[in-house]
Amino acid sequence: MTTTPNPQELHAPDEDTRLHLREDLLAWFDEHQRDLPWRKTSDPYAIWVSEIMLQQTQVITVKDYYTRWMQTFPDVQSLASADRDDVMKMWAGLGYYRRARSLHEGAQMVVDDFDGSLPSDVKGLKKIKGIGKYTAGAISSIAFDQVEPLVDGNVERVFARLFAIPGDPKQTSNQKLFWSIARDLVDPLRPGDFNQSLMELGAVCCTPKSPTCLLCPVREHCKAHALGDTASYPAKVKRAKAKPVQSESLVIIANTPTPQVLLYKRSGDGLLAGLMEAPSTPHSPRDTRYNKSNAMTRLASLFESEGLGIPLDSSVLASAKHVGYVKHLFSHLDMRIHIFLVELDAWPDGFVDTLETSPSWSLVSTEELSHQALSKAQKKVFRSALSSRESSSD
DNA sequence: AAATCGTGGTA
DNA sequence: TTACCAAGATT
Repeated sequence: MTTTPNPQELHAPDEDTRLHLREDLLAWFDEHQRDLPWRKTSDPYAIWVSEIMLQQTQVITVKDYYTRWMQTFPDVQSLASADRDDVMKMWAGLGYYRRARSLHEGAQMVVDDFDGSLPSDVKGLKKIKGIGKYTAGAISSIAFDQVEPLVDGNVERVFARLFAIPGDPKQTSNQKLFWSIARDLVDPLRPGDFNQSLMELGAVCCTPKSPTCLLCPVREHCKAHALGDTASYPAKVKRAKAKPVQSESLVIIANTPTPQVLLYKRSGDGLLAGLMEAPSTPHSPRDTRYNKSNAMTRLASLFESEGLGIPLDSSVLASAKHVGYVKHLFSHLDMRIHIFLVELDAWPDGFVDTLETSPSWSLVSTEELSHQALSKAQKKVFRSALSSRESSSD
């Protein structure tokens, strides 16, 4: 009776290799690490904020958002007591907005249930909204010097190459393997720096395409490099194509002394929840030929009975002009947003009063539009609508 | 446990 | 233009 070799044992680096990898990676990190704002602090809250922002997002994109966030919400208390609208405003444009809602809720949990400071252990950290396995390991090791492993997309790629690990990196067996290797490898004296060195290597050297192996501090340990086949690791996995969908956005501008537009705040916890928009229809499968009269029906239903909860005279909607569309690609949706524009001389009687009773609606001047919590898609919509108005009004 | 959830850069 | 994918979590 033979025992099947445990895949974790197959790839487990021996003690000698582990020591070399640690030493080489840390020396390289000490020499070459990038100068990043969140590396100038040991404040667990600041590390937390940076880790959430960095989820599925590149360093270059995060930098400015992080700096502005820390100026606005310098500590857990200020974030916990902030209005959600202000939180979303600071996050607007970063994407994956549930991260912002979770971070806000997480800050309230820390204040209410954790005495105002983050726990240092992985088990405690994972209880906090928005902190999963990776982020718990990151905060615990980087902010609290706990000897905890971590695996992100970079680490998966680095390990897949170092140990020539075949197959889909996301499949359960490989995930177990990555975490097992990470646990074996993490440096007991400098866990946070070691973990960051793995991710840094993946970000600047062991990149997805054309890695710079000549500059790699651990290439002598790398099986993929020895095989001359870094391109085969990690295995490429096809992802689903974004579905072609369409929706309509209604931009209503009233030329009250200063031009104002009508904004709606999206509710729920789905796509773009908590962000502002020009009132828009839910997305639907994209028509091969765009049917404007169906679109008008969908737009009209936004303002009916339970709809969005404000009255809008049907003659107002009837004056809407279709001024084109914008394209916007989400992870899973290939969206085409048709833009309808209504220009009014003034808001209808009683309209402003009605809006003030509803937290979902607001009027803002076209100049204030840029500091609203708008998604990139909606910024395109407004820019397009406003430009089509300016070019046709003189 | 597969689907959902944004955006920007690169080839 | 299209395809890929980056410091993932949640349900």
